[in-house]
Amino acid sequence: MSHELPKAYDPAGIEQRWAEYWVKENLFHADNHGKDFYSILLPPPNVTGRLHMGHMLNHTEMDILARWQRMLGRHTMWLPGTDHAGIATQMMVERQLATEGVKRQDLGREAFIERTWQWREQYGGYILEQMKRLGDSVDWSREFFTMDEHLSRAVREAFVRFWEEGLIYRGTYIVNWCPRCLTAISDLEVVHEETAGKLWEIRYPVVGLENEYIVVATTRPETMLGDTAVAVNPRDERYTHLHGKKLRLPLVGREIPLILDELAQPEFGTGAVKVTPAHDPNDFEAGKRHNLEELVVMDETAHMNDAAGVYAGLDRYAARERIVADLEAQGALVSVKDYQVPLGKCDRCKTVVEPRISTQWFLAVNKETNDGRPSLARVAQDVVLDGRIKFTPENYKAIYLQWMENIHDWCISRQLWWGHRIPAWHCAKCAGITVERDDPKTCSHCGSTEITQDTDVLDTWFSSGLLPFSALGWPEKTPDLDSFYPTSTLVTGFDILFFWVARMIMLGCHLMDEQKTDKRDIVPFREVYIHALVRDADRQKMSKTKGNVVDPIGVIEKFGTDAARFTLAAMAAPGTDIAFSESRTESYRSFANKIWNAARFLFMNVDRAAEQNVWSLDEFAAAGVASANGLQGFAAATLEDRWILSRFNHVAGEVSEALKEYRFHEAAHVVYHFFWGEYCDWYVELVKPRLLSADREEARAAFANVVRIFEGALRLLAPFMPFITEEIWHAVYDGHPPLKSIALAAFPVTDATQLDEAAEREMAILQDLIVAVRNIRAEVKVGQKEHLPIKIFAEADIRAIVEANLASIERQASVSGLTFVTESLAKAPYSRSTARFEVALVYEQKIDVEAETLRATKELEKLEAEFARNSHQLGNEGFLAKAPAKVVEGLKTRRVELESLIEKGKARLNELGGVK
RNA sequence: GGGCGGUUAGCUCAGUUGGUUAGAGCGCCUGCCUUACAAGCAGGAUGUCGGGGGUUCGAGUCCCUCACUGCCCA
Repeated sequence: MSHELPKAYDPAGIEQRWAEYWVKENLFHADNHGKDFYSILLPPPNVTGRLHMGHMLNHTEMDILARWQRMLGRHTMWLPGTDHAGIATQMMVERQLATEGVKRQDLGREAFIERTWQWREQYGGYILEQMKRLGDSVDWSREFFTMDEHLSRAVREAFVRFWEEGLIYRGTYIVNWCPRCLTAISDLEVVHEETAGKLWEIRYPVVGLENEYIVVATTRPETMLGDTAVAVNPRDERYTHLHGKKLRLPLVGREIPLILDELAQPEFGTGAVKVTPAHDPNDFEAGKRHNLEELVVMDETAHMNDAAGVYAGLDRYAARERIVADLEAQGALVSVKDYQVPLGKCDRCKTVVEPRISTQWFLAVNKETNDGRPSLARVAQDVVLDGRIKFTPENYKAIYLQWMENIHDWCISRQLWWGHRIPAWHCAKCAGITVERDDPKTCSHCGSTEITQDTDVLDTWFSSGLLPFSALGWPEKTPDLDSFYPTSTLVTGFDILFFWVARMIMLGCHLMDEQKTDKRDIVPFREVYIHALVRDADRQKMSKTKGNVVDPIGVIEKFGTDAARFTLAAMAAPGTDIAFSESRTESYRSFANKIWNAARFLFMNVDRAAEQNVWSLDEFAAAGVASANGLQGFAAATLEDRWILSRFNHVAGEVSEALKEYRFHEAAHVVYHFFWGEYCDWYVELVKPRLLSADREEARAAFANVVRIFEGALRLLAPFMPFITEEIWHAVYDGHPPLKSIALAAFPVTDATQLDEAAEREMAILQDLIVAVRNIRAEVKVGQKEHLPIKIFAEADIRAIVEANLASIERQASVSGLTFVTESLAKAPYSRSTARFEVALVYEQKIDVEAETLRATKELEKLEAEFARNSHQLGNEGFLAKAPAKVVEGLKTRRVELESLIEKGKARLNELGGVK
């Protein structure tokens, strides 16, 4: 970076360059030797993915943590990769094929998979390129894809182990079936929505009793073809006389039993429900209890099958219409009511899910292993209960535990082609199942060679649940696994808490158990930070249908990556959704511009100083790498020096404290305020005259300080705004920095010896005084160029501070001369009174009595209100007896101040009245 | 139906274990192109902390209740 800087910061000009530099230099490659590791697993985006605001937030937070930890000197490894995303990717390729008029079945499995790999090669890296734009400090040398060979081996190993332990089983159950994707999906992949529907009441005649019937209510009349019973509650006395009877199914004529089951709730409707075991999960359970036939009346595409008789071939909704019409025609329909129907839809394609009986693979989560190890869910609860895994915000702990408490077996098979194929072979001879680590040639039960591999693939989350260790080399015992497992922190959204977080915990604790002798280390991560949802500026959830989706790349192009990142960080209070607004981003672009211009100012002065042989950056660079400890080499000569050094050390501590607890917004705010509100607004303004000083030594000292603190501030800012700080940092070292990147420099930590409470106190008085004078001047509308004298009334200690900083006061407050007076200025025109000083402007114009009276009255009212509260508390025996001494003392001190301020205020008002 | 959260300035939100004068950004008002920055500088105004009740010497913060609102699970 040349010292000839454009007036306004232009992120586009520098971000691309540094993003490439970081990758090219392999800057974030982590060494797996040594100790003190910090690792984060990136929640792998889908290969089909495009960066959205949620990613940007998620990545910004991880990058801040990673950069901060790296700068703190830990071996930091942020592991990137992508997920093969079974259904989503298969859908993309099928869509592509459709444009060519081809179905995947036409291609056949092999060719389709080949085609999907091609698709992935071509488009699958898109989101990774977008990540580079965000400046993500990931270790690209370790990038993974969930279908990589070594990760596929891990999936197979995990499957085989669970099989051997008796935790994986195959069975026929009712599952959530997507008739469009033609696959089973897990409970979690079903989204429930209340939809306007109907409730039909249908009359089922009782066999053998004329004019006796039972009315059942249903939202899905088409399933009645598969009814194999009607249930009433055993306690329901309305039906006691019918116990043991049979009913005749309308339209079909089949006789079905009346069963007694808790499934039927007497309070709901007629208290009688139809039971369709093959098409409803609750009915399925009831069917098992009563040994009912499971009559399937639909095929896999949700069309009625041959068992549906005359309705065969109809789509489920067409069948519904016909059946309702037929029922009505036969007089079996009692009523139709509008009704809110809870509908389950496929998370991927939004097709209404059809519960379907099919044979699937399951992972038992509540079962002990064959050799007696506790269940997956048990351990997954224990590690959270005993604190081996910590959640932030804490309330997710309860949510997680409650879910884990009620968890069901996990359906892990999917009827897809793209994914990890289940390593199980079926024998045509003996029907036995062979599950092995290497592809078997013969049946392990009967030795037959007539075996074929199961056609299902595994749920994508099964493989991503293994990532914290599989991506580090498991099942091998690798150095990476040794050093980086458990990972330190998982940063993710609550939407995949159960999908992914919970499953990583179950799988990780179980499979890593044997590798870790210290059982605290079996967990996949020690901490989980659940971040918020990014909404639009009106707090609406972003969605394509609403058209309110903000494109992060668009934001980056408009405001720069640093500004976009800083916005998200500054708004990322744990547990609170982010209402993303451009106006906020704009203000953080201004912040970047502020940093940029502070640099311009410094370089402008430094270049001048170098020309005049006063001071040059070489002298700064010669000191080498800055240490983490405070600001070594900073020589505090003046009040502002002592103050800014102290502030810097305070702020350094505050930033790390905030980040430790994932309080990104607080950390961001602290550095923002330090840089702009303290360093730029006060320190730089106060130090300016010294930079121009004719006293060479004074100038040299000032330069050394102002550059040193600037460099320190850049290091504080670097995790939040990596691009602009990198650019300027290199320039501070005149293009020859002691390290390849600011990202490798030390993050500042507090040096307690550099804290200076007295300086902070004194500086506050100086600031109060300057602001008071500016305030008076603003009210009388004197321009900044017009310098005026002031008078001050104060105690000796305050006078000493004023005297020591006379030049600063004159410059900052446009003061042309200062005299101390021995009498109160409380009544003086153009005056301000504080607890520590009274100051008055020497100004000859006539005062605006009305405006001044208004202002003084308001001020007095405020003081009196506070005084009333103060007196009330101090007059309270209970308060004096029980409140901490510090609080009581504080109030007493304040009381004295208030008394004096109120007296001054009254005097002032009297005086004003007199003038009038 | 079960569970969890929210309600603080015009807007979007902070406010850690209860403690002295409740903060920020944007917006608003006034004055300034003061050679780092008008994406800026200086100054200013703005709150019955959703309603009600309780605990406490003391409540934005803890408890109860009501209202409105959001989310998750079934």
